[in-house]
Amino acid sequence: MSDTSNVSIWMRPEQVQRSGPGRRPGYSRAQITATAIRIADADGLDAATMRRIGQELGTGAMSLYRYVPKRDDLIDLMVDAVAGEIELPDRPSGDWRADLSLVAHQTRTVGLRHPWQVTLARRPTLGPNSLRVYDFALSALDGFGLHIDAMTTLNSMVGNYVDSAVRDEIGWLEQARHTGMDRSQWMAEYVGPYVSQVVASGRYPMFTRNIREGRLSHQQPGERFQYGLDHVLNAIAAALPDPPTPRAADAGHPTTPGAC
Amino acid sequence: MSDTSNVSIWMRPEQVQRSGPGRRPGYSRAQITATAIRIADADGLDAATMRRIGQELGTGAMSLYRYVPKRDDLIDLMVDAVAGEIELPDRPSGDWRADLSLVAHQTRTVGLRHPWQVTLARRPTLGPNSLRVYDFALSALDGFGLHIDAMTTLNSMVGNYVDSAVRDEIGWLEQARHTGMDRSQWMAEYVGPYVSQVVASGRYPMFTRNIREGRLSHQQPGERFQYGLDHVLNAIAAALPDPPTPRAADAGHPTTPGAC
DNA sequence: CTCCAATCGCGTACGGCGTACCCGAAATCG
DNA sequence: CGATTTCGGGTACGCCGTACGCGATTGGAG
Repeated sequence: MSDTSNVSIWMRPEQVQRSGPGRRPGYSRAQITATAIRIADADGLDAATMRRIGQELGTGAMSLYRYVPKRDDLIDLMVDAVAGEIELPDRPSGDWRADLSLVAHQTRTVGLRHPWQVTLARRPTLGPNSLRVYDFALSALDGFGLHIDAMTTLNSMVGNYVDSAVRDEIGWLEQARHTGMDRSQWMAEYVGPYVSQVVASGRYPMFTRNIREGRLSHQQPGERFQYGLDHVLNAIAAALPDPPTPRAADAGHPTTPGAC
Repeated sequence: MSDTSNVSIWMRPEQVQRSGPGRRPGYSRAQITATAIRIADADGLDAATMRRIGQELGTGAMSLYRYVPKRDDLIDLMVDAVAGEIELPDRPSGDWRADLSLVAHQTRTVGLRHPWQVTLARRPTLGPNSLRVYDFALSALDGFGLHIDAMTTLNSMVGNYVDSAVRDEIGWLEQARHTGMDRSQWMAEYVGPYVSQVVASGRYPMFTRNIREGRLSHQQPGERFQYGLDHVLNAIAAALPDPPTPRAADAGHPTTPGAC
């Protein structure tokens, strides 16, 4: 009866190792999750319907509900499974900049491998893999005497940047897959006339400068990502107290960063 | 024939002021958009179905398709309409910190008024209202001699923060509406047992510190927002050259962002 | 071995969605 | 007054998530 409660999937672990009467389960959460991820990678999250997942497993849609309460819960499982692909050492190296950079690049790599992931309006995932990544990143900022709240805030700046950058990058990739245009083609042919009109209106001078002078959009995705990441890491550097800088992060001098 | 093309809604403006034969339109994009927003505010974006919107307008679902090509396009219109509620002066004041802070707080206010908005995996909106906000924010960072790419990057740090913070805040509000628990209750009763288990496992020391020592989650939402915003603005301050130089020719774009 | 109770596999069915198609109604112009 | 163009919207199709319930399978108790 408490079976239909609105409790997070992490509080209802799969009961493996049953004993007692009853037929043995023929599938598993891990198997279902993996199949769903494979489908979503290939054809998008919307294609990973219960019917389709069941079909690829050689069963029906409803069988899956023996393992997963709702489709949304399955998606939570998918997100955490993907977080499990992020490869990190057991503990941070001591070089916070290298460590956060590693997390950022790993997250980007994995994100690009599973494009559906960024389409989610995600509640914070409390699954084991997500927690591992979170803990690694936060540990990298430990030892500077910052309050835990400040560390969390700084760390989330990196996370927000990566999310946003990867979402952007995937947007272009999907645009390209749909229309066969790459970024510059798209700019020129697809929104080109509209953008020209906006520029010509003279009402949006900064937008116009971005179109005319911006070089960022003409660079390779990897360079673009690195450019923004450097800004964020520099910003964090400015907020850290000077003393135990493990590495010469080129310095803007900290003006009034949190003394928090 | 080009009517079914995959062109952005902004390139297919409503043809108001028709002349010639044929029945006169009985509705308008603005009317449909406003109705959809009202429904989404009250019952969530999923409730704003074509049938429901039609119903509230006293018509059928299919009539809407005379005004809007697809539901997704309608959502684009909704997003830009909401951006129109952001109240800004015509031009920045000259105090970049105050200006960006204003944009951030306005965006938060409007975001909280339309909670469905943050659930969107949004492609950049090119509608007139969104462009206006974008231009205002970017203008606030003008005049420091920064390259437009650097200004864009810094500005998006604020945008990313606001998005993330508002999404978080709304997450809690909806949780509260669904379960009747506020944030601390939810922590205690809903995920409490699970969190305790995670903490007790000893595998996630930073997560544990956050639970034990973190004060941020016990503060009011407004203070929490301000705390994070201050960090972001401090970070930007660190990236700006010290004296606000008057609007002058750009010295060109340094490759090392920290030197900006 | 027999039988019972628990568990799994999954077919059927329901209500809801976006929207393609199509035709009657209305409005203007020659 | 037709002819022509546009709007209104009913009907229908193919999807979706998932509630329900029943037969098949299984381990343990007698």
